[in-house]
Amino acid sequence: MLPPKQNFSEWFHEVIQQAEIMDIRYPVKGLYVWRPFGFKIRQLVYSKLRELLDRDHDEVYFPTLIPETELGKEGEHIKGFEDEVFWVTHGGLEPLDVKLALRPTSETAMYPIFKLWIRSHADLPLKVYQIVNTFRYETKHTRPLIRLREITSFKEAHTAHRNYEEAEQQVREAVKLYKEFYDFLAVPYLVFRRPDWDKFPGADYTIAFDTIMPDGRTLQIGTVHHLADNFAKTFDIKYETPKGDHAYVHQTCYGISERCIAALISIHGDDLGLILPFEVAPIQIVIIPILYKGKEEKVIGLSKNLFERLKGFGYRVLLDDSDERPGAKYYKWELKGVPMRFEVGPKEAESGKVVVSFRDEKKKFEVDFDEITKEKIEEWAKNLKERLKNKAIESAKSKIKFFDSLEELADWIEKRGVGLIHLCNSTECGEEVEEKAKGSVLGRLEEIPEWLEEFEPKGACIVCGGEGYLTGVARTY
RNA sequence: GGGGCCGUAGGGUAGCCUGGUUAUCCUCCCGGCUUUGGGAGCCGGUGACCCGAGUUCAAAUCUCGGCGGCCCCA
Repeated sequence: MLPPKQNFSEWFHEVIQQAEIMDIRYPVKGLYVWRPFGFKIRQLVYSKLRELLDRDHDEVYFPTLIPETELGKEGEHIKGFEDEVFWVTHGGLEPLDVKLALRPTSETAMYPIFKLWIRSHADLPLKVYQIVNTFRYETKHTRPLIRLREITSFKEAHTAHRNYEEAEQQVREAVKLYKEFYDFLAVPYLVFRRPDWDKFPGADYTIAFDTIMPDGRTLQIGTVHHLADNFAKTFDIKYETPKGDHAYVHQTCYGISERCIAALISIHGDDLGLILPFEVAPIQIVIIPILYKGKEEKVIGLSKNLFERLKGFGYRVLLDDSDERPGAKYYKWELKGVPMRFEVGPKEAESGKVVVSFRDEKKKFEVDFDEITKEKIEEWAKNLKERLKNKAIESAKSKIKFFDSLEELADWIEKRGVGLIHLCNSTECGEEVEEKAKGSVLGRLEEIPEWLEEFEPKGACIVCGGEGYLTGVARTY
């Protein structure tokens, strides 16, 4: 039994363990173990991410350890990370001359090598990505998949371009890519331009994807940074132009971590456990035979036929002929989010029908064995995802509201979710909002999603009355 | 950054204050019987005092340190 999803924090903590996604008992704070079932979800989700990036990026691998001398080169960058870097200080018993950092992110590992790779304009654009672990010495409350000391699944892409505009074009491409990814997972998001005080250390600006968790707090599930030529100047990454002179490259980087899986679980799950979209479910279909004494043979026979048929279509299917009673099996596979369940009992064995049930709906219905075709299943899977998407959007909508009073805003973000306000660009006004509303300024809303009602993109700043832009405020993870 | 609480089988717990028998109960797990259309029942079984030091005739229990976890405030 899970706690109700209304107690979201408890629910999340329990569902991750009971659905066998992670083992949280590893004896180091902020590090957790991926269990086989959870790791399969991870593989399926990340193979989609790979598929999207492989369209025009190359996958690479850079080392985990970064010398202190490189990590410290970019002033803003190191200031942003220095209090949360893990250091390797010894080789065996010998202290190292130059300490080695466990990468908190890989800019300073990659860019000295980019300098060697990039010689001419013909080498540009350079677009690479890697999926690696990164380390941050988090001092706040750690949480599986959400706040980690070892991020195990950081997909980071890094690109280099000829000028600011071409890099900016890449930022737009990356945003498009991430939209496609989260649409695939049926996870709704808002896209913000982070305020200057909250951008990536060393970036020109940062675009971030936030989703709204069931308790109303937002979770940052993706970021896209325009680095301009800041790092290029630090690491001396120049190229020869067609005219023969030399210019610094302009760069971008963008990342997604296993927080995407935290979002997937949290947005779709219910009181009974996970609900997974068909494409990323480790088990897509479970067959439950209902065995009565003396009638087992026919039931097992039909179940096996069905199993082979579905296997033949290429699906991940499980025939659960274990010794438990049917009810116990229903609960077990519902907990694990299996999107489709087929039941075969003595009645079906006689009639040649199969009972079908979808994870997100309570009802059951019968279909003829012969009606279960690949096309039918694809259609069911598509409809299931559509329902998940609509439900998630309805929930997101109910958690977003516009305010022109700071008191009402504070009340809303404490109890419900994201408040939208008009806010100017000044740091003072932003700080006042954060203090009075007891939340974080997420930044200017880049665009209003098509599922959300229209809001005025511009208006008087809620604090100073100056020119303000539509801005999100929320409590964050 | 400041403060508080906690650590007993795989999970959840009683016992600790007031040191002393074979460490309680539920669940999970294993074996058997029986049962199977929404978490069945009966019988039997395996499995634990976080680590280290100290006090003591004797430590799950008291003291100190370490490691780990939870909560509140900034």
